[in-house]
Amino acid sequence: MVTKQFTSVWTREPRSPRSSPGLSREQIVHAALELLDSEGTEGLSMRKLGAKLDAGATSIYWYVANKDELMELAYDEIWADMEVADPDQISWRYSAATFGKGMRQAILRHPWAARLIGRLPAIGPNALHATDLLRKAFTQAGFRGLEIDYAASTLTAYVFGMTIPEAVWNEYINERQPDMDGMRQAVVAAVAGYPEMQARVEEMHAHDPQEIRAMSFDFGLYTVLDGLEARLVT
Amino acid sequence: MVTKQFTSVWTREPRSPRSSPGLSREQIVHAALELLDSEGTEGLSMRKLGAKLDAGATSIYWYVANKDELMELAYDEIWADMEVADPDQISWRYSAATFGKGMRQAILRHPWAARLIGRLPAIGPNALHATDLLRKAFTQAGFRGLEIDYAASTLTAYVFGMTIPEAVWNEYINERQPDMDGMRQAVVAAVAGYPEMQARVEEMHAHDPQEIRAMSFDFGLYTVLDGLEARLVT
DNA sequence: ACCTGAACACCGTTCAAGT
DNA sequence: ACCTGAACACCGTTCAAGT
Repeated sequence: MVTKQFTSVWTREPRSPRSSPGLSREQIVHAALELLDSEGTEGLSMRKLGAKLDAGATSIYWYVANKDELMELAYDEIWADMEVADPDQISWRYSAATFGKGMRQAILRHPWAARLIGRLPAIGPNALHATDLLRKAFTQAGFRGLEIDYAASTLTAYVFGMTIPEAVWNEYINERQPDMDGMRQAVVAAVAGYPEMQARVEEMHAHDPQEIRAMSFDFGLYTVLDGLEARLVT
Repeated sequence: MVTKQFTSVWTREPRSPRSSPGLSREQIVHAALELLDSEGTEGLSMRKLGAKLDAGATSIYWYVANKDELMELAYDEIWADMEVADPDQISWRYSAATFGKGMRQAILRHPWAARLIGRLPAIGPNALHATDLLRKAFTQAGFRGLEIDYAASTLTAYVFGMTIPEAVWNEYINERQPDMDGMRQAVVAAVAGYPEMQARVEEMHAHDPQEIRAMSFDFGLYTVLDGLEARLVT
């Protein structure tokens, strides 16, 4: 049973405050984000990133221990790109709702991030700042102690679970441009044994998929908020 | 704009009903599952799978178009490994709760599956059978039309969002055996700027992590169910 | 019809060597 | 202190060739 010394990008000091020459961590992360946003998960490799920076692929390893660390750094940036409402100004319900919607939009804007959600604790500075606000909202609502965490987990779990598939789906559509009619037919065919489901699938195909997803998200969001409210009165 | 013919493992006929010689799809999927369960996501490569089957790595491509398809087949098996309660016998609330807990356990039993959740529509036979039962429960509850889907999505999104990180975490612990104390210290240090959070993290470290997660899951599960119930009366 | 091995075009990462 | 290219140990997949 070999236990390995645990290290994290967030605990180790980055490589000197930058004097002048060559690369920097920010520069690298920034370039990585551009590749990810424009070309998706598969668009980022150490070699491509090196090329984009006019540097050898292995130069990056001076600033970052490995690709996973680089991804952690990139991932945290997502949460800087999320509008949050200060719970001091407004009702906890409104600020929690804004939080959920903002989280969804941030993920949809950076679909590659969907594949990273759920790895090691999201303890980057931007992620911490965001979750701190959510916790404030639930404290204001009346939750205490560990229930603050439970409530926050419930909301974020819902948003993640709802948005991850949506983001992955969008990325798939963009990358592969699949034949949509064929896909719909495939789904209808697969569901053939379940007439109830088949009717529902056809009903969904009659609407704009974007709209359906937005409605579905809001339905669940208010469901979760109602449920949380119920926990408060008892 | 090149739209590619869409195909899926589930729509294409598998390679003949098997006469006698060599490999078969079931055999391959079964071996893949064994590798995944015992060695995790990284334990499965086409070469390793070939070796396990005493065959060339590329023989597999006769039965399956590519690795993604193989993963889809393996992934669907997860939902065969999930206890479901027939909603005809019991209250919708109880059967939905059992469904959620069963889903969580199935994922925790096969943590590698966590990384596959949210890809192309889960339209494998086992997944369909399970979701059909959930839809029955919500129909019995009184939901109608698209709201049946919304309700089902809300519950499954919550379970996925809560369980994916838990499963990935478990896999990480098992594979890398990290130094737990060091990790805790790292988290406490990262959270230094947020005294409220720091207090909560320490409170969590004082309990059994498994227990905390189970309690957290149940809290959210009943929250979602309460929320759904609220949607019914209005 | 089924299986094979060689080959292709990639990966992430290590490391000795350079400035 | 920073950067490099060569090299290692892997990938998934294609394909002409075998039986």
